[in-house]
Amino acid sequence: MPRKVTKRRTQVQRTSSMRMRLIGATIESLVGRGYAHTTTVEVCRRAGVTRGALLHHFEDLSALFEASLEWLYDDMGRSSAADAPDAATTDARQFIEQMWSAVAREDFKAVIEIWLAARNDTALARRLQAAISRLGATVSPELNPDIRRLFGGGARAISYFLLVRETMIGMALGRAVTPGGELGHERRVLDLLAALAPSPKVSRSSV
Amino acid sequence: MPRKVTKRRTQVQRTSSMRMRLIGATIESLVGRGYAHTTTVEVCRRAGVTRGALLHHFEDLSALFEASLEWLYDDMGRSSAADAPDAATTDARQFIEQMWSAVAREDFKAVIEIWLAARNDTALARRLQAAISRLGATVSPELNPDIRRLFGGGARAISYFLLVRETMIGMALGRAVTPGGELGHERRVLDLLAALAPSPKVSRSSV
DNA sequence: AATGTTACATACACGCGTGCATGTATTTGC
DNA sequence: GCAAATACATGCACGCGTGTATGTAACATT
Repeated sequence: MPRKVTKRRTQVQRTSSMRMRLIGATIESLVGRGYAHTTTVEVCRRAGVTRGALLHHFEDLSALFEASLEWLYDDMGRSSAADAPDAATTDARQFIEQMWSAVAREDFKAVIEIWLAARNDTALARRLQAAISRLGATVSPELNPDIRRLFGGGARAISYFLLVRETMIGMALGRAVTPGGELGHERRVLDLLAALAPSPKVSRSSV
Repeated sequence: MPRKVTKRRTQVQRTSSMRMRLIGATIESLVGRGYAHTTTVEVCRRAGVTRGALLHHFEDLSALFEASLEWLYDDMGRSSAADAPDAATTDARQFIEQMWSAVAREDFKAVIEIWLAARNDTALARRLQAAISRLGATVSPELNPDIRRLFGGGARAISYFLLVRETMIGMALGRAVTPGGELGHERRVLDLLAALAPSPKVSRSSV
């Protein structure tokens, strides 16, 4: 009889797959039960492993949250990129849709949970500071030149981008606190936002 | 020597002041430490009373959260009303500012914490359902006729209001997760929002 | 193939929060 | 003023989560 395929795995394979299982279970738990209920016991129950495994790969819960946040950040980037078959985004409107697709997924509730938790726990905040500010930098018109390229660098353009960003966050929070998902008004707001874009068809940089 | 002024208080005085102390301590704790750390012990420590007092006035923590949310809701209404010296709000722009003043205060983090907590705890959600939906109704263009009166009942007007609402929530979350308060970009977004209002000077209902 | 190292599992002790079951002052009604 | 009710305070038992210490199996190195 053939040997089990899952056997004879190398150490790095075991480590990376175990870490992914734990990160996945953490995100699931954050989405389903929130930060407070996302304990080592709960995560391990979902992952189907013992606490020993978790404590072996992550020195404590905060390390697991950090890894989960990093993974979420990377995966949001991946799903946004999947939206744009072209190499680079060229249109502000497209950028908005990508941003929305990154934020509308239910995983984003995990991000919000972690944000709040970091705000409420100084030690956790210190640990997550780098990851969080990295995330913040990508949606900052000052720090992300792509935003100025797509939206324009003028005062009005930047204000418009900020409006877009805050609206996204607002709708994301709405999804996070609403069990059903699919709020209905979101598409309307998104469309209005697109319609309000300053100089939508003018492709030359007039600033 | 004169008797202490705080003595000889009637039962209803004691009850109402004690309940307010506990509600205040709860909100403080929610703002400062978040939902997870807002325990009966923590609340009583802040209020300077024992757990016996809390359990006497509220059957459990969820009852305290319900009372706190109700109070926050009422107080947000009060602070909004304080913004408008006139009896009723007559201007959409003014309405926006009032909405912002209600949402920009740091207490609103307590509301967000409770929302998330209710989403994460079915039992708490059941208990808070009435209060939460009451809050939601006041910012729903379908359920609150005042909104249609101020913004207009047309599709575009309603979409605009929804945009305003989601933006408020987004900025409120930003304040909730940012220690310092005062984000700086908020006024820019608010001003842009006001500038984007459809038919700002037309006071007759054209719908 | 033997030995060191890594990947997990198990078990114990501790702190913390909760609910309940009392106890003791105040008020209130008569 | 006296009994009943109310407003609190105190103490105990329990569950749950954490950190650590220790064990065992799987892999790597030579």
